[in-house]
Amino acid sequence: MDENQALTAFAAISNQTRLRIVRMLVIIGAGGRSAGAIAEALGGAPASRISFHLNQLEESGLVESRREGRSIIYSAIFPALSDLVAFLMRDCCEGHCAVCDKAIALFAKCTGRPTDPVD
Amino acid sequence: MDENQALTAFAAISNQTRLRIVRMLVIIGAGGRSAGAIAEALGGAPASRISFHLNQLEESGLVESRREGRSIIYSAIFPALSDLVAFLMRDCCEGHCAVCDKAIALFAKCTGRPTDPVD
DNA sequence: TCATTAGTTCAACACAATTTGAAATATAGT
DNA sequence: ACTATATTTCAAATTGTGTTGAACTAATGA
Repeated sequence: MDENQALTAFAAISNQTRLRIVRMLVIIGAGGRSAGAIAEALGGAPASRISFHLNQLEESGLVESRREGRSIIYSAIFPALSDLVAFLMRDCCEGHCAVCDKAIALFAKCTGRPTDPVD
Repeated sequence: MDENQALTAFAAISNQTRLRIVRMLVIIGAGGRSAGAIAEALGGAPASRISFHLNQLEESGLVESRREGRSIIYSAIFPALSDLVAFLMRDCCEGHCAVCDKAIALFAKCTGRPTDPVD
């Protein structure tokens, strides 16, 4: 992931509606969710508004879509999110592993595998 | 870190100038760097422009400043960056550890301690 | 105190992002 | 072919962000 991709991705998730969509899609997983269901889950926002944000997310490379009958199903692109986390950790790891400590603790908790504390 | 803090932080690093400043300050470490030195490192941008971006970063909670003689020294707030990485990893870890794989691999490489692959 | 250096603040402008509702498109069922 | 459903596209209005240079404030040293 280069600087421009990271900038676009950060811009994508710096909007409340879009951040909520991404988090929703990550939790839902590969199956994804239709534009309409996303709009409903977001409190019944106008369709055109959700469509606008879904398009932004798709252009940012964090989300993808497929048509399924009348619906268009959106889902998170996990490798892209993974790259974004890695981008955020990269610099810090070139000298300051302390930036990663909470992330690593979280990972250890999630996998059940203990991880040594950071120096 | 709550949603609003995350949104503000992502907005802060979704601008090229600000992202470069943050990365610079992370690499430099606790000692920090003066506003003027930052402006120079960024190719001699106008002081008022850099001041604007430094102020945005400070308001976002990612950076702090202290006066030292005539200079004002800016430095990264490492716990804030750590929280931001953790925020990005939180959802994914509630179900989809695959999002964290690259980050973990990077961490293993940086610390020299191998980490088991993600399920 | 005066001049110099280091940064910030301000107002004005330009440009980009967001929201809305109405109109258009695509698919499915009758 | 017709109707209903699902979603996108468009234009217009609004709001937010970033840039600039000039004026301002703070600290240092002669």
